[in-house]
Amino acid sequence: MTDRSIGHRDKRKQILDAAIRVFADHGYHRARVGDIAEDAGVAHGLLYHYFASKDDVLRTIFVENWGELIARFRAVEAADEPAQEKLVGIAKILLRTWRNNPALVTVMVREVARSQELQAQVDDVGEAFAIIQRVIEEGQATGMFRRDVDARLASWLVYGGLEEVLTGWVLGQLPDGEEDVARAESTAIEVALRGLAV
Amino acid sequence: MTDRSIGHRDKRKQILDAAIRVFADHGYHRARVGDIAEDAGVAHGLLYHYFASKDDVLRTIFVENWGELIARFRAVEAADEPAQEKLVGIAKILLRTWRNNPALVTVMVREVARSQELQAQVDDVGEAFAIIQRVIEEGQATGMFRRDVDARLASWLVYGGLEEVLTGWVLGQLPDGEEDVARAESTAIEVALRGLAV
Amino acid sequence: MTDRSIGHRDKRKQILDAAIRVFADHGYHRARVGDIAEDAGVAHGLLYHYFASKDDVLRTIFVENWGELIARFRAVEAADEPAQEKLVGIAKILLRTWRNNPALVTVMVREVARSQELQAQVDDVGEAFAIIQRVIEEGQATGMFRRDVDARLASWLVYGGLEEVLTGWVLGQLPDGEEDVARAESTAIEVALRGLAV
Amino acid sequence: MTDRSIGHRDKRKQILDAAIRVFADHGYHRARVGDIAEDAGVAHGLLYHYFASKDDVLRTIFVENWGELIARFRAVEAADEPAQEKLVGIAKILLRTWRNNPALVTVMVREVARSQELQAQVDDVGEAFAIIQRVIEEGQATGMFRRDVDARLASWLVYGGLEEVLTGWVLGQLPDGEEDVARAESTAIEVALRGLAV
DNA sequence: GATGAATGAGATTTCATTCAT
DNA sequence: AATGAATGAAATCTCATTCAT
Repeated sequence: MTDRSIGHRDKRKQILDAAIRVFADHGYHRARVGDIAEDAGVAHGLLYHYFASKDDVLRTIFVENWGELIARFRAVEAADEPAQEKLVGIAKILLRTWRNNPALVTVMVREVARSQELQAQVDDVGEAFAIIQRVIEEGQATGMFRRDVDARLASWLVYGGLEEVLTGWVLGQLPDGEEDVARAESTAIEVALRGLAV
Repeated sequence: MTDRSIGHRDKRKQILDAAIRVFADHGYHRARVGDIAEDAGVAHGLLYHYFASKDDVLRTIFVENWGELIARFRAVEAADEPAQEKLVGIAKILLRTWRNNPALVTVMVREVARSQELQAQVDDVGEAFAIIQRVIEEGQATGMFRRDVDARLASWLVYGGLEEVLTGWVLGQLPDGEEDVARAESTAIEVALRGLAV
Repeated sequence: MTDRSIGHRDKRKQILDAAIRVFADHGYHRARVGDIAEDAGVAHGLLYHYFASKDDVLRTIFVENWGELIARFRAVEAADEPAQEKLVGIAKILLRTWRNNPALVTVMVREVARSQELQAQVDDVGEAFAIIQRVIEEGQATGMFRRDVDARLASWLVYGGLEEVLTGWVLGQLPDGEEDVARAESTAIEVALRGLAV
Repeated sequence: MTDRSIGHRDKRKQILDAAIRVFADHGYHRARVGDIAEDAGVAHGLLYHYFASKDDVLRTIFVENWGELIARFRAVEAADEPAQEKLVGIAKILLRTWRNNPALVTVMVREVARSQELQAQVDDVGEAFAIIQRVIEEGQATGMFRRDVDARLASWLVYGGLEEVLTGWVLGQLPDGEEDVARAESTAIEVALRGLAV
């Protein structure tokens, strides 16, 4: 029984993981349901047992993983730290996810973050920006960040800078060794903080 | 008369412009060749007179417009101005393209940035980053920008911040009125310059 | 029940048989994939489940049936009979195929004989001539056939004469009733044997 | 004026010759009107100035050249010679045309001789067989050929043997050097004559 | 749960033919 | 006569989804 119920989860997880890899490699539209099934080592019909459609697979990837990211963002936001530190924390979360699961980041960055439909469907997308924005506003309120900068816009600038670094790694255009990632992290954080600093 | 003044080459241009509109509206994959032809007011077969495939249309849009962007970047780089001013110039070129041709920016941001193959095919892509990088290095050499920042990485951060603002406009998530764009411009520039400043 | 007894492999066979009929009726190029599917009573997409392309269907028809023909030729060649009898056997196999499956012969004669590529792809084609050639050489060795005739060339003459009779039937230019076929058989054999006889 | 009218003929001839080459290389259906025009060095639109359609080009090739062949067959038939010699003459005409224009023979053999539609359209096709048949009947009447052979069927056998040799040359499967052709000629003739001889 | 044969809407692409110049 | 841009019918092929087993 337990065996069987674990089996369920297993196959579902296998499909999801395979989808992340395949979407990352070929892009959502070029990826075929058959490719995902093959990568997962299951018959393609099984995909429809766990998911309503190919689209639903992407949506699931997004919801399950973005939700986790947001949860960690929220934890940082709620922490009792100065705004600067919070921004550092958020940048670290974003960049380090890459090391854990590059394919996942690729999919999130390439397919989800730029898709109008998905963004419209899921409220969580804007939440990431909202958290960054609130942290910046907090910094402005406590006098650590300049007030003549629109916090909303700044959140997009900051997020964009970080995402582009991820993209550079995704595309293999920026070095992504252990040290490189660490250096990128501190550089990005410093530039951002100084840019916003009073 | 009108027909004659339109001339031959122009059908090609019509198709390309239509493709930009249609790709921007529906996305590359959902856009049908027939939609492009209809929007351009020609038979769909004509598209294959000028282009090898639907994919070739996207590639052409990319190459021709990115080439133009790079040319303008180069002009800024070559100008006799301090590095700071050059960075401002580049940011202005990038952001103002939105008001000039939102559909084009939408396609470039949404479709092209997503396609590894496309980027790999064209050397010009890297050139944009290279120019920004050189400008930053120039600023570091003249003592205007901090030297403890990796110029290559910084170029990605700067470009990413700017592109994300464009993305915000594309997705309708950031206000893009005349004033908003002007404000975004100065905010982005200030944040970037302060971030890099000594 | 009936469905079950038909089984899986049979759809492939149905498609192949339908293709033979449709190719025979309209010719390969005028035949549409949809026609084949309709004749086979399946959706056209299923054709691509079993075959890579329309062309692959023709190739398969060719390979599978030519292979069978060759097998029967080989059996005759291996038999313990005088060369004359073997040549008679081969002629009978070739000509009687018409009554067994006129559509197949039509396709083989009309489409396959026309396609250089197809013939080049399959070694078996040359094998038919090679067998006839060996039988003639055997006859020459045993003194039954004249030796001043090039066996290779003679094999082409013999095969050509027989194929042309088939073509006459295919084109409806030669009578192909039961008796006609029998008469053609003996005439062809006699002419060929006398032509080669010492 | 003469220049111009020669020009007319020239272009028409160029197109026809190009068509023969292209049809021979790729087969009628795979050959594109554009290929013919390119090979002829003219714009493809011009083809429609001289011919009603692609099909008409093939028909013209057939009519103009088959007519010539038939004329020569008739001359041989009308000559004051024994039937044997006439058959020899016909075989020579058929086989030697190859040396003069292999591409033409390829088209005639591959596209025309096996096409029901063309054969139906042009009465001349059957005429070749009819002449051979009459010559054989003549030989039977004069006692040179065996009478227990159906003359009609025999004409197909003879024609088929010769055509297959041509096919062998077309496909590059039989040697077609000067000497080879001469030898093939005598072999074919001998085999055929002996086959029919009393 | 699992499989993969079967479906069929839908999209791209080809290319013979037309026709304004 | 000559050109080649323009047309659009028609055909192949793809692939997400269904469903009997």
